[in-house]
Amino acid sequence: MARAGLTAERLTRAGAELADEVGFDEVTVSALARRFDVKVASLYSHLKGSHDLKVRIALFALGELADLAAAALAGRAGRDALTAFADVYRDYATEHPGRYAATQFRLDPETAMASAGVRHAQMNRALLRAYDLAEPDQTHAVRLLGSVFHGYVSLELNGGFSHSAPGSQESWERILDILDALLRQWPAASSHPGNE
Amino acid sequence: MARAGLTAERLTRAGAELADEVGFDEVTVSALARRFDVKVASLYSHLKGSHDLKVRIALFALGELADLAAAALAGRAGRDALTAFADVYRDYATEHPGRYAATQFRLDPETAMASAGVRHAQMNRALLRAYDLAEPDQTHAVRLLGSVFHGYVSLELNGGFSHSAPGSQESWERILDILDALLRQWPAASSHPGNE
DNA sequence: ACGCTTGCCTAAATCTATTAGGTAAATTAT
DNA sequence: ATAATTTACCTAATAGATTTAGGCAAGCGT
Repeated sequence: MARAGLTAERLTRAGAELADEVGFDEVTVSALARRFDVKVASLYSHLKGSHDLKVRIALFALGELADLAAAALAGRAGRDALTAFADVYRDYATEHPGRYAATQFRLDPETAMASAGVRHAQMNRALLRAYDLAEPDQTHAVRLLGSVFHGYVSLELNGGFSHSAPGSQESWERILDILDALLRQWPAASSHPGNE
Repeated sequence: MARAGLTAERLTRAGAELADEVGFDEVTVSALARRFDVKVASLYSHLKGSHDLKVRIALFALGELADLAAAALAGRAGRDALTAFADVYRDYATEHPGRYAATQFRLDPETAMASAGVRHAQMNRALLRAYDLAEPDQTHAVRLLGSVFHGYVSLELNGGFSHSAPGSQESWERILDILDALLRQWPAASSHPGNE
């Protein structure tokens, strides 16, 4: 009986593809076994179980996305870097919805720290270097950018902007435009958060 | 044999509580039946099944959140309305993580149109009335606000901002500050999206 | 060719989802 | 009040997913 040549890596990769096809929540050890024409129990030699599989897919997607972002960032700065970076996220989510969903899978703190999540954070900082923001505003800006990118992509993926004009692409470009302007002219902190 | 007094409404409400305790993904018809000390099959008189249950929880949470937002918006305008509205989302997500996750459950278009999702959209528009933005910028602004609110809350919920200074509350306040300023001084569209 | 590791197997237990059909409780009609 | 009807909850059964235990043979090193 010929062997299928399973490894944790191949299973993870196939799991990511499966996620893009049927959705991350629908990724199942059984479906993966079916895809390799192998009995379910065989996967347990390579994976600890269903949760382990999802964690692996999440880490894989996080790493892949970080690689793409790093490549997009190389040799760019300022507004150019901002849009390239943002587009990586949006394009990735569009082309690989299941993997993008996987990047949001909740990891326990140690796993998260060992993941490519830290690379993402570093790139966010690098992005902002051109805009010359001091702490703590730099951190605020990192969080704002992360929120906009993730929030927009996530809402778009759930169909939020699909049934109304103007088109989503137009809003996306305009929003990046505005973020760039905002970062260039970052407002000073108002000591009176109330009205003035 | 005494009856448990099940109704779709009570099941939905209990499902929402269950979601807050164990996570929306872990909400299961079986767990719900256990909670009512009733056999699983009994729930099928009130619910069409697992998917139906999740849709109901999603609609319930969407409605509840819209009610809270409407109450927060009443009698406020401008920056005051902005922060009140934003805080409703963030507080809801913090206090009811399972329900908040439910609000992101993908609904088919007809269901979505019949849901409180449209109320959310209307309130977003109402929020912006004080800032006097013309179309299509008003739509862009609605989408930006939605992205920031959802993105921030979502990242915060997944532990994104928990292990670094400054605290999340500080960033949140600062970001709302900045959004208010941005809406007051909404930049004109640049006809040359490139560099200048 | 030899044994050893291990990849994939069968078998079995447990859980969730769902359907079909039954019984008793609640409701309505007489 | 009692009969008729509706319906809330039940038992039973099927099917798929998860996971563990233990077996056999393929492919490795010697």
